[in-house]
Amino acid sequence: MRRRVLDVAEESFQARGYHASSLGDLMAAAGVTGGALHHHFPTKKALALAVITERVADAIQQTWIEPLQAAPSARAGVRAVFEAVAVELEQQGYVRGCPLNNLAHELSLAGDEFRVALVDIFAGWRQAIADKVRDDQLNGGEVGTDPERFAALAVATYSGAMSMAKTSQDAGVLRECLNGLQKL
Amino acid sequence: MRRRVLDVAEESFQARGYHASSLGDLMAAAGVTGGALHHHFPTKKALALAVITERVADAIQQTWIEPLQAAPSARAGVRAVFEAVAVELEQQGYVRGCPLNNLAHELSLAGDEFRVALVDIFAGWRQAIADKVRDDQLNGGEVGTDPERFAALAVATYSGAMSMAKTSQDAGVLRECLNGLQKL
DNA sequence: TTATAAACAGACCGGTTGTCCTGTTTTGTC
DNA sequence: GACAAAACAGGACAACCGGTCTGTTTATAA
Repeated sequence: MRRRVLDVAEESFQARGYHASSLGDLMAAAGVTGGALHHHFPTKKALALAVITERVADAIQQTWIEPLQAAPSARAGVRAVFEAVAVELEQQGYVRGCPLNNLAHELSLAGDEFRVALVDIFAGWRQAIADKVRDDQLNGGEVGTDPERFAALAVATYSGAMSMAKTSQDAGVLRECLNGLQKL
Repeated sequence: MRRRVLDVAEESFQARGYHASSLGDLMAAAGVTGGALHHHFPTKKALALAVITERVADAIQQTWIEPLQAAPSARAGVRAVFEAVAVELEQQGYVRGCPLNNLAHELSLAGDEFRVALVDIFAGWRQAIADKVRDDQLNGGEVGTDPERFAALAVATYSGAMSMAKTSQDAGVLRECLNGLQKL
């Protein structure tokens, strides 16, 4: 039951945003009564916080961090993620954007609890990339690359490219940015 | 009167977002009655569309396109804008994000009229950068640089960096990304 | 079985939202 | 000065929002 609510909320926040998603819509979509929803999530804010810490963080983990760690190098991992996302977006035919960025824009200034939860995910994301660069350096690669700087640039480029892809409803800009990034 | 409403709406959309800004708040802040607002902007959507086409487009023009065109080169222009924005954010002590990206995230999927208006601004932005690169190439510089690719990368990096800066309320990531970008 | 709490149902409420409507005032034009 | 159009005032309204409340059912453990 709690999982059903979280599923629907994650989907709706992604597609419509937090403020545009009413609890009534979520209840109807999840087939849940008001009492049940209120029992698990006393307020709408609590629900959003749960979506962020339980679902958005997991989405970054699965689409970015795990593929990156499994890649032969940081650079190859970044390329693989960009391409995998681009392929996925092209297959489904529409672009809803990065879950983290969507909520970050809407909720970063809507309460410090939101902001802290979001900034933690960004920090973990960047650290995973930086750690991978350091791994490469231990193996003799990536000399002269600042791990933190590379991580920040990769995350920023991905986030910005997803923004444009969402607005233009075209994943092509992801590939364009990836090609520019790989020239570093 | 119309200008007052637009001023307040631009400010509120930037600080709180579209859905979180009620017309009642805007009316109170602008000192405007419901009738006057309805006369100039029949619906809230019309108001947002006016903010996008009249104010957000102008903000990009003034903070990005004009400084870029006045710069000695595309690369120098991009650096100048990043640094100017970073300095401005540090002086004011808080980060509200890029006006275009804020509205793009919230409204890209909320109607094609919004999306088209936003994508036009992105396109003009990228074209101005690409044109500047082509200028450099006519002067013998930037050999081997794809103008469109460089423009997409610059916009994506800026947008993503501003997202992170907004979430962390720290403009430092802007400088970090700029340094990475300039190594290209 | 029984006691105890968690999980869920469903109606209810005050407040707010965006929009609309009927007048009144101002502005521009001949 | 007459008149039409635009600009503005301000109330009214129906729909909806998030949150609360009181019961009922289900699980857990002694």
